Amino acid sequence: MISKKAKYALKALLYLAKQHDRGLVLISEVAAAERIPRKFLEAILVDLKVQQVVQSTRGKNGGYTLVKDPAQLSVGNVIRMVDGPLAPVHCVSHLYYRKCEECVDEATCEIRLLMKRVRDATCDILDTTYLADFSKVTALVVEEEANQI
Amino acid sequence: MISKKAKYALKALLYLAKQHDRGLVLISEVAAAERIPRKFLEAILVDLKVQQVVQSTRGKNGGYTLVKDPAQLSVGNVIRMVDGPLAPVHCVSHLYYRKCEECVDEATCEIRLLMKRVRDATCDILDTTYLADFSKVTALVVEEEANQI
DNA sequence: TATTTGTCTACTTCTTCTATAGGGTTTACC
DNA sequence: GGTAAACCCTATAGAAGAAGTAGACAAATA
Repeated sequence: MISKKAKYALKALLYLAKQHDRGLVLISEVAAAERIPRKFLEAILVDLKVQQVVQSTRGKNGGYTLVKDPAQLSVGNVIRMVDGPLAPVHCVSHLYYRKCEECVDEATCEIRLLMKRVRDATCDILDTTYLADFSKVTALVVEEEANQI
Repeated sequence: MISKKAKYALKALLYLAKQHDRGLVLISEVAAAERIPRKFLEAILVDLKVQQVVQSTRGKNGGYTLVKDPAQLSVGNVIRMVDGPLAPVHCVSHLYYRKCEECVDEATCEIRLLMKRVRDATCDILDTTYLADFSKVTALVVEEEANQI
């Protein structure tokens, strides 16, 4: 199960991606549109800012904007930023690898081999799906690129 | 991430499956062999007994034994019994379906469609892998069946 | 300078995870 | 029938994480 925080992060980023051509977007607008508790969203966006996924401007007419290219930011990475590993057990995670304390022999642990397959299947999907792959986002990004010519 | 409880349950059941021809197995033996905290394992086995996966006999020479056929008990089901849904979000779970409170329109929610793919991929693996598919277990079960002729 | 906006710190509340403690009950066997 | 070996049951507890809330602060702009 992914956390609500990760789901909120995804929804917020998708919203920002859709509105990217509009420039800065208010936290409260995102919160209202995606029905995310406002203060909670604030905290999430601060995290994403630290991860250099979004940028913000303070003061009047301030707001948030996406800085990463939606065609390069995968859902898998967003979830990892918020929740940590996608793998079902630490011992098959690439980025968050940790040995199981109770495991007698990792090399022959068949649960591990099975979980590795689950991890790979999950990552195959989430690491190859980018924000831009969501239909409305794609449309807007294409349009935006056309405008930049 | 699956919980330690689910991992312990899996390891314990696999151990019982391996020892199935030996009859009753002590909690303390399983705990020692798989390095599971003994009291914690007791609680897990009680759960699995309620789920009618294992049987127990009290008193001297008592112990636990697997009652489900290892060839019919899938890893997916074991994890569900202990942890609940395999799906990354409730709204794509079959057995534990629940609507997301904040979701504006489930039918068009693209995060949901993506998560459904993750769920399906995960279940494809875990629901088609049975305890008997783990090598040492298979060997013993085959042997046991031969003895029953 | 007033208003709008994000920033920061701290706190809360609830739940789940991961156990541990300790006595109770049942059974086999001498 | 006594005793030791097992599982059974209830309660407790510390740590961590999830999901938010409150409120003062800082910056930008009009």
